[in-house]
Amino acid sequence: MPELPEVEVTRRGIAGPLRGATVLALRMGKPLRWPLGCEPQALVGTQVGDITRRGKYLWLPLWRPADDGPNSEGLLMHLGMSGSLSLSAASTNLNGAGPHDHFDLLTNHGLLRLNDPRRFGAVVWSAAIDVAPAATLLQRLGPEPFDPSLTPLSFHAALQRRQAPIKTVLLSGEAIVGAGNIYACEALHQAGIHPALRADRISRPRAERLLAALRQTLARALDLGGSSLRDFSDVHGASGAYQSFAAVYDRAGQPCPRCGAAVRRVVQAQRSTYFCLGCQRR
DNA sequence: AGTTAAACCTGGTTGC
DNA sequence: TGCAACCAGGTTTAAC
Repeated sequence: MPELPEVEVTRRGIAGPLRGATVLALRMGKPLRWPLGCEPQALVGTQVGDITRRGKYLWLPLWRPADDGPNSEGLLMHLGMSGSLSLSAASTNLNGAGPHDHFDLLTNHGLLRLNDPRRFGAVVWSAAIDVAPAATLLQRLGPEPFDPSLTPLSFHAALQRRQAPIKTVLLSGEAIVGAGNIYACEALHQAGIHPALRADRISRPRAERLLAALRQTLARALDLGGSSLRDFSDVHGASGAYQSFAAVYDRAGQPCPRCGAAVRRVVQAQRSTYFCLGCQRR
């Protein structure tokens, strides 16, 4: 469900309220993608630090009162395809969990709850962010879209290393993280690039145009609070608004807002790709 | 080595 | 109306 903008919207919603909160209890529901990796009870009494994001992962540091090192243990979280986090006023117990609430973190600042019908999401304990299992998962990620060290030159160089279709390469997160199926389609449309074009056949100027389109698309989605196609909502239950601005995503058969041609749907690497033949060139 | 399928799940929508 | 088939915002793992 969530791509980078939705995850960042989520992070911004919980980071402030949970900073400095003390963990009072944990509850796990049905199994998620991986086991938690520790005894839930062992985290009671820890204190939540600054929640950060890397790609579509969230890192929730948990400090122990006696521990004042530069690094702490914590929970690496992923919302998968259908996950969302909500934060509600602190209750005294963990009652009221629904059938798809699979992780509850009760703190003295509120209850953080992961609802994830499909359970592709994950909550994994790690002794630190730079050791396994957190580091193992994070190390595969490409550069952050808004990292200044990601330049048109380095982006183009990364694309040159791949001969798969550009849409597939964007989803792989190797050249840049954060764009999922919606924003990859939208950015390619904005950049005027055909999704089936081999990544290594993209010229320098077009790579630069694509990087700019990705950044614009992601930034705009962030401003609008993300996309709410079916069930995404921020931590307060509010929906994002981006989806109503999508030019091609989920709009098969409808006219392209730029040229009027009918938007097409094809399948690439088992995922739907939406694009406009009129304005996206090979 | 690099690209593509299979797998993990549930639920909503579409079509016969 | 009932039921099967297909679709969905992701990414690891296994297989060509």
